[in-house]
Amino acid sequence: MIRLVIVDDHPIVRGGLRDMFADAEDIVVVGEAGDGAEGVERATALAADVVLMDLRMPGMDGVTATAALRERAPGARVLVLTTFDSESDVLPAIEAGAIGYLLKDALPDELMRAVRAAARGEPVLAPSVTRHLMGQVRRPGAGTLTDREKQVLQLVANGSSNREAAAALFIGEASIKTHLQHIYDKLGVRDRASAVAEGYRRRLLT
Amino acid sequence: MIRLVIVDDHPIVRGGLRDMFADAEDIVVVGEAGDGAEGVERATALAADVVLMDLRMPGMDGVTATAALRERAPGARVLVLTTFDSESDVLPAIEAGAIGYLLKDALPDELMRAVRAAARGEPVLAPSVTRHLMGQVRRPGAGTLTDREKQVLQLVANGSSNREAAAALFIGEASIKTHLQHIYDKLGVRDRASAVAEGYRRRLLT
DNA sequence: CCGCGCCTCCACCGAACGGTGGATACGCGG
DNA sequence: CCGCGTATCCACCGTTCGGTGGAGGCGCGG
Repeated sequence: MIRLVIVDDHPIVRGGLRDMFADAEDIVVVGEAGDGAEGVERATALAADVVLMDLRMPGMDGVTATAALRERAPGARVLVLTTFDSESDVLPAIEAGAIGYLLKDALPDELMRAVRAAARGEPVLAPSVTRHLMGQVRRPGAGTLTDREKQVLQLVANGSSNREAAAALFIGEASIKTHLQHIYDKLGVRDRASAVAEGYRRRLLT
Repeated sequence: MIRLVIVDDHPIVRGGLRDMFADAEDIVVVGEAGDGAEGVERATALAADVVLMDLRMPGMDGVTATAALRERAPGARVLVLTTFDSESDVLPAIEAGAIGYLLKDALPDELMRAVRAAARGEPVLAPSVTRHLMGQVRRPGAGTLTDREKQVLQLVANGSSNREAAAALFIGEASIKTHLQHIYDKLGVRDRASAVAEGYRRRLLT
């Protein structure tokens, strides 16, 4: 019997998942949680075999919770189930130790098979996620901005000139320009406007 | 008895909603659909009182479906239930004739009361949606880019300089600059980078 | 019919940006 | 220990951008 814990901030989604697994003979939903911290507690206390984890949640997010679970309950397999499949969601989740990554438009049947596979320790990826991963190995290092670079890009997106961004970060204007040059290189663009666009497409900006 | 039709492309969400309304004495889920076109058919054929409508769906989207339903089945009240509350989602939905707009993190109890209110013909809005509406009346006309302006903004987001954008649209560089000035005015920004950022936040860009 | 919104175009100017080629300093890991 | 990545800073230069104040044409609706 596979002991499953559901972590998602939407009551509707939790209900739908619970309902779905009610029919399964070999799976029992032993707990639910509405945010990451609660999810880590429940999954640990209830000795979960598989944890269905949403990524975007208030409080502790799914990636942080996944990493925490790898520490606290190494036996629990984390299966990410979320709406988005952008690189900036997929890569951190896998780095954090998720054994699988599915999208919420998955069919009930697929989801069921994925949970069983995860329980056996087999990795499960949605096709589009696989594509993202392949794209990643082709361009190693690219697409990952440093924290500082993300700060600069966010300021630029919010309308700061180089001088204003420099003032905001207590550094020189020249440093802002250098950071921007690195950002352009990594994102494959030539100006701040399309850097901001790429930032949104890769979900680096809010 | 309120006859309810659920339109959402995610099987999981449909299941959760169906499950939720199973307990209600005065509400019966008479049908479901996975996209807008199917939703219009079902709601019309089944004489729905209330239609729970997602906005982002493959094929016909929720806004189009809502407008179609106002034509085909004026008796059916459309209650939008979606994840996003940005102006660019809210305003078209209400213009199209939705009687309510709720977010998917609504509690089951709220959702239940909203369906009953919608059935009575009372409008129902999530609080954050109300805020968007108020912000709209304060700045009438603002926030709506013309088609041409959206084209220009998209080109800028894709890395075009003014000259390149002009070439792409077969107009003069001066016209691009004029369009951009209008865009800055409407979006309340001062440069192309933050115009692109605003474009993504308001979901004008892809 | 006349206004209004939209699209197009023009000139001028200062400020900001992008490109290049450096430099120093720090910490981490092979 | 020394390389590598990160973060900081500098100078120079040409190009682009943003701001301002125009102008004309076109279509739609009051």
